[in-house]
Amino acid sequence: MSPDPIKSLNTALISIDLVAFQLSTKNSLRVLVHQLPENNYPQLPAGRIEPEFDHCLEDTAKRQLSRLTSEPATYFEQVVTIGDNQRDSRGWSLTVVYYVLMRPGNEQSLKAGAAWVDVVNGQPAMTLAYDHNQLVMEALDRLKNKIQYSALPVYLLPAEFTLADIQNVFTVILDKAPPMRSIRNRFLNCDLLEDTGKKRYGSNRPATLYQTKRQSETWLFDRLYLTTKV
Amino acid sequence: MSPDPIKSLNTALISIDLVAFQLSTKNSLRVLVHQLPENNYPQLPAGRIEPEFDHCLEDTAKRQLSRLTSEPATYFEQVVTIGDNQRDSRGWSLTVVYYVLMRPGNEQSLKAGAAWVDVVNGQPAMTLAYDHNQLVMEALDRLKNKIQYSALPVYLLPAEFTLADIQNVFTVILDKAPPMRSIRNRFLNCDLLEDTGKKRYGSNRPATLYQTKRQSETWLFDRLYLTTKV
DNA sequence: TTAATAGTGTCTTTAAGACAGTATGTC
DNA sequence: GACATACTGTCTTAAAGACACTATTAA
Repeated sequence: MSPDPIKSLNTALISIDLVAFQLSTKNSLRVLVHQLPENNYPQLPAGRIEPEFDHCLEDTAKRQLSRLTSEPATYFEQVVTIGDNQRDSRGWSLTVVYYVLMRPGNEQSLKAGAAWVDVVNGQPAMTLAYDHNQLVMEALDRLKNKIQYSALPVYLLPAEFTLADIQNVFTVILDKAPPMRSIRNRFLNCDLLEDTGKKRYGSNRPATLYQTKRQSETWLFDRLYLTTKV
Repeated sequence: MSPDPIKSLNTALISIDLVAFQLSTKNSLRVLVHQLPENNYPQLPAGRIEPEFDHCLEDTAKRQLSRLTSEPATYFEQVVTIGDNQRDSRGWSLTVVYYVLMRPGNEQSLKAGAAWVDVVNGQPAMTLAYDHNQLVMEALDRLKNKIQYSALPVYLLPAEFTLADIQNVFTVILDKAPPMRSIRNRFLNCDLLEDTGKKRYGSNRPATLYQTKRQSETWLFDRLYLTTKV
C-alpha cells in the first residue's frame, strides 16, 4: 500500500479563501458567499490554486472573486494564513485568507450561486460552512482596526461620496463614529480627495461630493481615532 | 505517464520560513540563518509541516527555531504568505513567513549549522539562499513599522533593561530614535513596565532597570512617533 | 418659515517633540 | 572637582474631540 500522496509530500490541502465586504443599501455590512445546492451552509468564495491560470496567490484570490461577481474589488489585502490538522477531517489543511472591499453594487452583477450575508454583531448573520464564520470574524477584526488609521472607508463607497458617507461607514462597521470635525480634518488635509464640483441634494443643505485623487496609495494616518477605539 | 502528484492535487510545495531577529552586542540587528555544507548560501530556518509533530503552523514555525537555537522567542508573529510559480523551479510553491524577536543571547545556545547574519542598510549583509533576502526585508519592514506604535522594542531586550536601551533599539533598527522624553512618557505611562529596584552602574548616574509586568499582551499605542517615521 | 442636514469656529485635551536644566554616579 | 549619562520641567506643536454656531437647500 503506497503512502497517501499528501503525507508523502509532507504538504497539506491548500485553499485560498476570500472575505469580500460591501455596504448594503440598508446600512449594514455584508459578506459575499457561495450557496452550493449540495451544501447545507453557504460558504466563502474559496478554491484551490489552478497552476494553469494562477501565477501567484493574488491571482487565485481574484479568480475566486470573479467567479461570483463581475464587480472588481477596490481594495485587496491578505489577512492571515491558517493551517492545522483539525479544520479538515482529511488531515492537514492550510488556508490563505484575503479580504477585499467592494463598492456598493447592484444585485445584477452577482453570478449564479452568489449571495450576500449580513454581518450582525460582529459575525455573519447565519452559519457558514467549515470554519468560515471564524474567517469572517478575523477579517472583520482587521477591517475594524484598520479603518481607524487609514483611508479604507473610502473603498467601501461609490466613486463619488460625501464626508457624511465616510462617517456612516464607521457607524455601520463599529456602531460608533468619530465626530465630523475630526473626519473632515483628517480626510480633507491628506491630499487624497478632490471636490467633484457636484452636490448631493436632499431636503436640506446639499453635500459636496468628493472622489479619490488619481491612483493613490492606501493612505495611512499616524493616529487612531480614540472615540471609536475597539 | 501518470500526472505529477503535486499538480493532480492542485496543491503546492509548502514551507514555513522564519526570520528571527536579535540584537548583537555590537549594536546591530542580526538574523538567524542555517549554513548547510551542501549549499552555497546560508538560508533562513525553514521547513515543511511534519504532521506527526505539528498540530498547527505555529508549531511548525517554532520547531524551525528550536532546530537552530535553544533560546525561546519572546515575540512571534506571522508576516505574510507568499506563493507563486516562479520562486521554485519545481513549480508552485508557497511559503508562510513568520518573524520572531529574541533576547540578546550567548553564542553557546546556537546549535550545529546555526549562525547570525547582520542586517546592514535594511538587508542581510550577505546573499542568502532562494528569495530569503527578500523575506528578511519584508519582515524587517514590518518590524520597522511596528516598533513605532507598539512595545516591541522591549522584546529585543534582556529581562531587565533601561529606558536608554529602548531608545537604542530604535537607533539600531531605524538609524534614528524618538527623544527620551517621548520614550519615557510612553513606556512609563502604559502600565507595562515595573521598576526592579536595581540600577545599572557606569561612570555616570546609574540608570533604573525595568522589567515587563507579568504576562501582558503586546501593548499597542495609538500614535506613531513622527521623528522616526519611515 | 421650518426642518434637516452640511459645514465652520474655537476652545480643550492629549501626547509628541524641542530643549534647557538638574541629578547622581565614577574617576 | 570634571565627566558622562540619567532624568525632569516646561513650552510648543499637531491632531482629535466637544460643542455651539452658521449655511443652504426643499417643502
